[in-house]
Amino acid sequence: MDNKFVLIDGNSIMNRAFYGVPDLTNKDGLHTNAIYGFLNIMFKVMEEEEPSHMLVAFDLKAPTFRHKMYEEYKGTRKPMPEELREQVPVLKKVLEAMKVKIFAKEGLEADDILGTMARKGEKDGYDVSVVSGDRDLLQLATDKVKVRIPKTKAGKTVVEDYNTAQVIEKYGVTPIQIIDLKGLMGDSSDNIPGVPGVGEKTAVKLITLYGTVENTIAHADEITPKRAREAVKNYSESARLSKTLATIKTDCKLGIPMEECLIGNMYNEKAFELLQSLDIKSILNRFGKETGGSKGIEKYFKVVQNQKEWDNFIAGIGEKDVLGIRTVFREKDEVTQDANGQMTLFMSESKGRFIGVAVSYGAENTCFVKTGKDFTENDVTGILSSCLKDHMLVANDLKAQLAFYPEVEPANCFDTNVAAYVINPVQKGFLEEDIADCYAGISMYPYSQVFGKMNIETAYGEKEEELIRYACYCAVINALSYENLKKELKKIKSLSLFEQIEMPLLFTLYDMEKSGILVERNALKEYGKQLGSRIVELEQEIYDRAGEEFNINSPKQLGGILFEKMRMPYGKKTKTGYSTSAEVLEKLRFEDPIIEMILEYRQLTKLKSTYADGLDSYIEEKDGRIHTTFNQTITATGRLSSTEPNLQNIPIRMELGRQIRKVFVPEKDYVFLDADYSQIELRVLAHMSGDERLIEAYRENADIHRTTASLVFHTPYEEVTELQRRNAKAVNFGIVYGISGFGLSRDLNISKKEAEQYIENYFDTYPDVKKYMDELVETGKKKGYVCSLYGRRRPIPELSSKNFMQRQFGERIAMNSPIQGTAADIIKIAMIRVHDRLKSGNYRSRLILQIHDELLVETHKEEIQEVTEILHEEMIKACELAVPLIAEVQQGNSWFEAH
DNA sequence: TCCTTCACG
DNA sequence: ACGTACGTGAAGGAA
Repeated sequence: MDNKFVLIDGNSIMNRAFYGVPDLTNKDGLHTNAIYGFLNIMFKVMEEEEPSHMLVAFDLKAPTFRHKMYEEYKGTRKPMPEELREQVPVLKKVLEAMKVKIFAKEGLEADDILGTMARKGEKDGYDVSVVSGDRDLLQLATDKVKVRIPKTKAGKTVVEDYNTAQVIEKYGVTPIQIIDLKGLMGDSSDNIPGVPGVGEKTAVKLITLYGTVENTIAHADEITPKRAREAVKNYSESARLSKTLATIKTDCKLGIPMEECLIGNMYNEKAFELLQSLDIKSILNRFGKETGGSKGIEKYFKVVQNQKEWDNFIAGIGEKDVLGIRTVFREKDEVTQDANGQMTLFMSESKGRFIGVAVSYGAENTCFVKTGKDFTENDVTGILSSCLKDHMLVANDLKAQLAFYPEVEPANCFDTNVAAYVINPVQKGFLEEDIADCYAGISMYPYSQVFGKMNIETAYGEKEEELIRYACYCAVINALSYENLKKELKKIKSLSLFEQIEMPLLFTLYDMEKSGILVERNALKEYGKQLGSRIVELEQEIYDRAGEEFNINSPKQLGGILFEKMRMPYGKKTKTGYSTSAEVLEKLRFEDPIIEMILEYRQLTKLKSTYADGLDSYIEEKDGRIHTTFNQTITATGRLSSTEPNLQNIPIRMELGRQIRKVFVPEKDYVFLDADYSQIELRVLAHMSGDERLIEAYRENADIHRTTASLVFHTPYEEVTELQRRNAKAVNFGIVYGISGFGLSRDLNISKKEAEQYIENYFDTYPDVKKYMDELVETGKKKGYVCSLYGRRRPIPELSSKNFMQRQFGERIAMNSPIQGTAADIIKIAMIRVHDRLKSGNYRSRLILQIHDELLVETHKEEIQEVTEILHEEMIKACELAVPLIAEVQQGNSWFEAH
């Protein structure tokens, strides 16, 4: 590629980086996350494009980063956050040092610079790439000009590329017509008025029909429907003006010869020093120099295979050092066949699964301890145990490795996976390779890049050396990130949440997973068989009714049958076709008996595939039990999640589904005790908002939905009807979710107006709840995050989005997260205490499941009384709120009976 | 791999 | 004018 020109929208990419990268600072307290994120994106693009020329455009004054909507809302000018502002000149300096051309000019927007240079480059025969987070730039796309929009998807950066074809595919109009589109529909974030009453749908239709704004106006008389016709006629001037406003200039006089954009020697001394002062080590690695944490560390990795080598290795450990580790073990129990054809299983937790462990106490002191005939698994884990008294064990996803280190306890270990999650629960993935850059200042290749989808065992077999190197990197990263993570936890006041709740919980969860839950396999099989035979019957009836055989599970085929062949009125459409969701089908109930059959078919196939067959495949041969995995670092709010299988969504609402709970049973001589919190989230709301009326209602142990109904509908408590109570219940739920009139109206099947009236009444009734919600949104906007009672943070970048919908989403999150998060904190505390009391009291009973507000304990018959007491007490005393916490304990010989 | 649907709190 | 309740995971089909 000789002539490749990359143009970067400096402000936009920096803004994106600022909100996408966790807070970083150098040792002088200067924030560096936007710089770091910008450079990462720039390098990524450079690697992909290998450009010969590059230019970064900035807005010159840029006092705001398009917080225009926000300004209107606040009625004031909101400057860009100081943490971001201070990074702009620094980034410019860095780019200058790297000899990257940067350009800004009084009176010009970055857009116009990019537009002009893109056209110039194109004319001069370059392949041009324009990198921006702003979709306005899409109008520049041609076959030669590619617009690249980096998106943060689940914590990783993905770049969407647009040439002419991709724009047409996504927006239905050519890139040039994007301007016409905006002329009609406007753009609130850029203060472009457009034509009132014309939204995206209408605009696309009109532009597809007439090509341009001008031609649309010329043919205004032909436009249908009438509403749109009148709008275009009345606002034709606004449309013309809006088009002008939306047009990016491509003919500015900039006086930049292409030679000035040539990429020079980026990796020079000056840039190196500058970056060093910013403490961005992983970027420094690109300079190919020793920086204490660069590629050079590989030469320190060694393999240790006997006691003497280990003694040598560990001799240099300092008093304050921590021990970063990464255990390598086989994922699954291995089944082998001996000479007689007898199948044997490696039964235990650990025996036979352990391969080795990488250990590090600093980049220069890292080894892989390998088991062999001179060094057994017990030897290896023994040497680590002996270090535990003096040194913290730092691992990533310790729960998965805990089986090998029985002497580890919350006080002498640190999980970097959990720590990084507590710091920013919105990100996805906290493995060593995900936190290496941010917290250890090291770059490493992700597992998938070296081993693809290989499992550990295959990787060890086929690429032993690479796997050992990978493990060593992980160990180093764990060792090095410990201080940084801890510092950050302290800084954001989440250290006690981490130390007092999350770390101890890890051990509780480990034991719960290890216990598992017993399943009556035969009963499950029988349940599946019965579903199966009914499904076959239904299938036939549906085919008969439809007049042909088709795949009922395919929404596409089903939609074809119902809405085309059978001509039923379709309600909603999805992106890909007709919606066939239960919600839509419900409304068609009376159109044809086939609907009823399909709904039943759906229900049964779901039960059979996900639950009957699905669960069966997770029953372990060795104990007849299912061992789920509780994920501690998945949800944005602090809740747990359960996978492989998910035991937190076992059916209960429908009777047929509920039956499946009969197959979950306690073992012989045990019963189930199941305890659940009563309305924990509403109680948390009462406490956090401090609303007197709500608190009073709970203190009096009133029926809260009835109370709400009475107040909202101005009806005496005793006279509240069933319907009123039901509606009030929906409002109560809605409040917790961050209410919207539309959502409530849909849930209750009432008009939006009525729903809004309910909400207004609710807030009149509980004024402090309203105040609390407003405060949450406000502090969320100001700080960029909200917190639970125990200091669990949730960043909400959506709150500063210029997209209205996104921002509203952010507001709902701001209202919901502290409540859901606090409830999660509370039950986690209860779990730890219940678990610890059962363990220290040497009970045979054990905690086995958590379902958000419910705990299930497999309880020995002789311990029922005591365990009931423990469960109840620890749950209601887990947290002292302004209102009582209530938990109900039930007993049964299956999960069906106990809940 | 993404989307739709549906199970739970 | 827009398209919305909050938080998850699994299965099956479409691409």
